[in-house]
Amino acid sequence: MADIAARLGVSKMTVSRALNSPGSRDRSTSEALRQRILATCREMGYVIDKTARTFSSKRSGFVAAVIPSLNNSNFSETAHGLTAAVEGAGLQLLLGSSDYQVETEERLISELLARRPEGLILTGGNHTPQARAMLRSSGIPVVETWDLPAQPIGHVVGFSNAQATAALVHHLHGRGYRRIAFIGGTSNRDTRGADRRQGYTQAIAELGLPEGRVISFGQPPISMAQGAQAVAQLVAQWPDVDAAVCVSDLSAFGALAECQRRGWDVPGRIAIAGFGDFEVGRNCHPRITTVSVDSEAIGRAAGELLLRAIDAHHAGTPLPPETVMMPFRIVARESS
Amino acid sequence: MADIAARLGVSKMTVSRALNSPGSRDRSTSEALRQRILATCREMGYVIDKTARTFSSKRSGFVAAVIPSLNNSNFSETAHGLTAAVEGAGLQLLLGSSDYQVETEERLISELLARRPEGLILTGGNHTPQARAMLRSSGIPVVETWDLPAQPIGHVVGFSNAQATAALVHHLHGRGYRRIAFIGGTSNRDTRGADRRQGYTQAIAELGLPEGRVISFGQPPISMAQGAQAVAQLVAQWPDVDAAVCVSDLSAFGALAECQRRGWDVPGRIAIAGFGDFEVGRNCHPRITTVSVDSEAIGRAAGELLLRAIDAHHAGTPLPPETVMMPFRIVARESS
DNA sequence: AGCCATTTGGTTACCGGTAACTAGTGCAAA
DNA sequence: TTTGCACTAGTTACCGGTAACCAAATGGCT
Repeated sequence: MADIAARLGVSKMTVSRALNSPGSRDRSTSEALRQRILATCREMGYVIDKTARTFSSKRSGFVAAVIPSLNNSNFSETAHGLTAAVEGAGLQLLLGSSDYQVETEERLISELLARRPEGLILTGGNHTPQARAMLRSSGIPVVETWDLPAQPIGHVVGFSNAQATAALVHHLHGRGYRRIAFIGGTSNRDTRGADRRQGYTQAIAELGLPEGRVISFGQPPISMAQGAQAVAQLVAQWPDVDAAVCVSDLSAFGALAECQRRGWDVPGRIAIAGFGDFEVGRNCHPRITTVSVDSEAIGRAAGELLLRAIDAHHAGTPLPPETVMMPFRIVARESS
Repeated sequence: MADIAARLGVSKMTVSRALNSPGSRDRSTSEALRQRILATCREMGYVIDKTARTFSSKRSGFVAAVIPSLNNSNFSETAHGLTAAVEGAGLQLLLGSSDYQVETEERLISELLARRPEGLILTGGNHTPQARAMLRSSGIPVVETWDLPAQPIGHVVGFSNAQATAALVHHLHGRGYRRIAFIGGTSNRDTRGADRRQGYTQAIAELGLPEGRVISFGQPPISMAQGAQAVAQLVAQWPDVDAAVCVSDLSAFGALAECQRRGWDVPGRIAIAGFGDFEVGRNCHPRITTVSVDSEAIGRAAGELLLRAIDAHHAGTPLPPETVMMPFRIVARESS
């Protein structure tokens, strides 16, 4: 920058102003000079060093996000929505994936905080005490997504996974299914999956249907292949089962394909439902009944809320914690 | 950091040394003092400011990567492999997605370079001249992946999409299929998709099979739904078609589901093959014949190559451009 | 004890920008 | 003519670390 300034016989400060206008709180240079400066920058191949800017201005231009997995269309769509929301404000998204493990999340949060992001987006409400402590002491705005945490850290953009699954079970009941099972993973590592199982259990109890029909198979998040294997367990334990609610569309699709391999009619022999409205469930045959959530909208809403919180934070008037409820809807399709 | 130093009655420099060892080029402090310093940091909730470290040490601790889409398991697996490879060296992955557009990629590259990454990973060999210029003048090591660019910028970790698709066509020919069509997108926006089409065309010509059977439908990358719609066009134009090679497993799966909806036997009425070995193709019924590439291994290999290049770069002995060929293999399954 | 090598901790300057303040200039109103 | 305001550009200090150099202490050896 000093080179550019010297070349034009102006000060570094003037170049800095030209590069930052419009949009800086400081004044700008005259338009004519600004154009000359920009031209010289292009000519000399100069790209501003955001590290130095961050360092000096105390604003990193970063927003950090932690999602459980990159390779999951729900979360990658959320990341996409987040990117769209924050890039309008000139912020960049720094993304990390936790592999569904709170310990990995903690490590990730600590690394992300070292970059001094202006705000942080998390998935779910399950975090280590140490992670909570770091977030608190960092003082930056936090948004939790995809869930309604019992003890939110700050803001929330989500919905109740339990409620949504319960609604799905009620829907199946309305369609006449009575011996409804649940297929999910073996542990509570995926807390949203655990919430869904709990929503299932509760709905079954409310409806007075036969209880205990829960297949736990594989480390969450369970894959298509695990959904397929779970079918074998399911019919071995409860041969009279007439519907299976799966923890996600992926496992639901695996289960569906396994039924087809066995020559069973879906939904004739058994109905199948999933969660998340993945592309595969919309396009397979038969199409899968599911709970639809607008993943990208969650990202956009979380991004917009975070931007407001960051603005308020910088203005010295912290935004009181907000909870944005995202709608979900039961999408009845051919598999049930 | 000054606070920590003052609290213990030592200098900032000593704290800096304690935090950086082991692994810094500078010496460390005595182990006892180091433990006291680390304890005090934890106690006071201090997290080092990597921005300042970057600024001072001229090493950002970042590696940047541009992938076409987050929501594609091939690329997200590559990103996962990349993360695994670079985090061992204490580097963080800064990820951007270009939505399959070179203009977006150019913008992204410029933003990423402003963070002064130590190296950069790109997908494919198709970039704007301006992007190439920025990369050249940045001077950092670059690795292109998922392709064998005609004019590589630096290092390459990839394979020939054309060759792989040609091999798939030969495989189908060997299985007795003779009227083989190709289903892909309408433009060359997805250059790997275009290469695959070209590989198909070439193989068809080599084998003396009926030419011109190419369905172009939808903006690349084409989805499951577009693969399904393409089937209608396909049979309308060439009712005698006996096999369809699709640009990816996603469109192949869409096509498969559409055939099932029409009550056609796959592969009896028509065989279907895809590309990429996606989870859906491994688990649907019938399973889809495809070209398998180890996406995560591409990421790991690219990450490791980049690390070597970065080391060499810092040592002042730039690594001569390397090309790592990744293997692909034809996976014959039930759909053909 | 005296010497040197080695280890340990401190000092100073600086990385590349920007905030905050200062200074000069031109023009309109008094 | 003078005053005052609006605008533009410059000056200085500093953000939070680390590199490079320096000084003191330690300890093993003759």
